[in-house]
Amino acid sequence: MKNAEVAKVFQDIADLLELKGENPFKIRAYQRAVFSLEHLPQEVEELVGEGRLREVPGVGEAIAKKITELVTTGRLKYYEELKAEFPPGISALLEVPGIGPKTAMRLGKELDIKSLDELEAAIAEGKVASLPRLGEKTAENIRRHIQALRRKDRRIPIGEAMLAVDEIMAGLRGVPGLKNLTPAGSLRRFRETIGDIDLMGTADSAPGAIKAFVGLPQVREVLASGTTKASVVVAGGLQVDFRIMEHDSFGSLLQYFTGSKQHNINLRDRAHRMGLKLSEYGITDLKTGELEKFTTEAAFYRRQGLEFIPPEIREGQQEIARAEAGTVPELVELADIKGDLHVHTDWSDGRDSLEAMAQAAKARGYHYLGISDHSAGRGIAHGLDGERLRRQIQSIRELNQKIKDIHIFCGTEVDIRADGSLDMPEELLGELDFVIAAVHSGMNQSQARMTERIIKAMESPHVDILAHPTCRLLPAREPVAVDMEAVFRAAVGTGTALEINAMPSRLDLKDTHVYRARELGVRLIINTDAHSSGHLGFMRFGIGVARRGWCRAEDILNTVSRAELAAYFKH
DNA sequence: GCCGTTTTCGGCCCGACTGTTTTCAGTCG
Repeated sequence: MKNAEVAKVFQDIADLLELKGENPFKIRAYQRAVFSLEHLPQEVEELVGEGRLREVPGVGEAIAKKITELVTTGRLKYYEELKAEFPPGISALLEVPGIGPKTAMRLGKELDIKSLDELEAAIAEGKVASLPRLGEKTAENIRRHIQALRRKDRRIPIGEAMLAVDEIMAGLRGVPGLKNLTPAGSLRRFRETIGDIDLMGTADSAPGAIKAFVGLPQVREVLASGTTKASVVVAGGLQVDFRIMEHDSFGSLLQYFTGSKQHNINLRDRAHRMGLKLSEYGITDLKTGELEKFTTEAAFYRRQGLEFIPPEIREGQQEIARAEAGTVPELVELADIKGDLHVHTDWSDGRDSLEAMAQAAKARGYHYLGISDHSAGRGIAHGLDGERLRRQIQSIRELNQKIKDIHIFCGTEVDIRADGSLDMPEELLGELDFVIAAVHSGMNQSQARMTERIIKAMESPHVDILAHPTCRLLPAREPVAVDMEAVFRAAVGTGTALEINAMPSRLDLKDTHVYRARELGVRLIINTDAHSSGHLGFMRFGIGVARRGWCRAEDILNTVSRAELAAYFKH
């Protein structure tokens, strides 16, 4: 049973306990366990087998027993019995923003509502508005949220969110007295998808800044607007929360709204034991009641005896313990990257010429660039056969003579066929500086076949890099079925570098894979898969993924010098 | 239900906004 399936069951239990009006701390205990399961860098089945469940944070005696029962028998008696207590479908109501456990239970009990369709009908008949303590406005809000829920997925890829936030920030640039405008939340932590955008700032006059924000031309609907914060929906249905504070509290404000929720809970719990209370306003001494303010996050952490913790690893795992010990790793940065090794040109399906790509890479300060156009099997991408590839190699040699301060490596992105063989003859592969292998077809194979196929390709002496290992596309295509643990172990054996594909619609490997691969000693490389010179800028998304996987510069292959890279390709 | 620099029992993060109230419950992040 997969971690995600196990997590889903315990999330359901937490929801049902909430509907039941159980002790909120018990509910939180289940939610903590769900969070841990979702972020486990290993299969929960393995932990059960090794009897190591109790090492997982938030898993104690009772939950460990339930996980074991679920994983070994495929069922959980406690869960079945709990479900039987409620009308079916009622937990679906909790998905609607604005409906919490209390409201959901009342809708179920008093109006016999079991689905979103029934709820919509009840609103239309005026039944919801007539319930005590609800009313017209509440009913209308619920109706709107149901419609929004139907319209689109709740989360959007980080690439899109980044564009939207850039636009909004540009619109607020002229507001007088507004400073420190920064996106926080999951965007700042570089999660691969974003639910809503959190924007922070400080201002001489908070109400003035709020007024400017809700008046932006992008704003389609104002959900809430108070004296220090506002929530709006912009074009595309994306929700943006805006929070303003006085200048001298920016450190605590940014820290609080960057999250994650679990990181903040852990941090506040720890502070509480030190006799301190944390909030977006600063740190209050519980004895004296005195509030201390912080203009920077670093100072805010320092006051608690902690090293600065980069946003990307604030996920409630080991980061606070590491900050306490002063051993937070120095994470890889964009400036560490010396080149991009997965790049297409107009020789195959890219938009720009060889020289244009080389110039763009040089302008980014790269020391080297790897050209990797498709192999002939990618007919649709105008892949290169032997003759055209040899001509391209010649062109790259000539370009290297001409262009200064950057070196171009000749490579290819060769297809891995369904049987694991490569779509290019051995001797041709041998003429190249490096070889990237990738799956582009036959993606519905069984996990066993796909795993065997990929590992066979990695075992080829010519293959240096495995590109986008799971082939997923955000938000459309699910990853292929493949045993990643086996791929990681094979990669360590063959010395193949696994790609962190930085294209926002891929981000493949993803953060949790990167975390595990790094632990096992896999060599990783961040590439953009650029199909035009502008795409080279996707590198920052790949850096985000690598940082979320706790990677330092030395874990990433394309931070090394040109000479070291050439040596790596030869070995 | 979990967990330990106050603890094996008794705590468990903190504040803002809305709607329907008339002092607050519910929800959200």
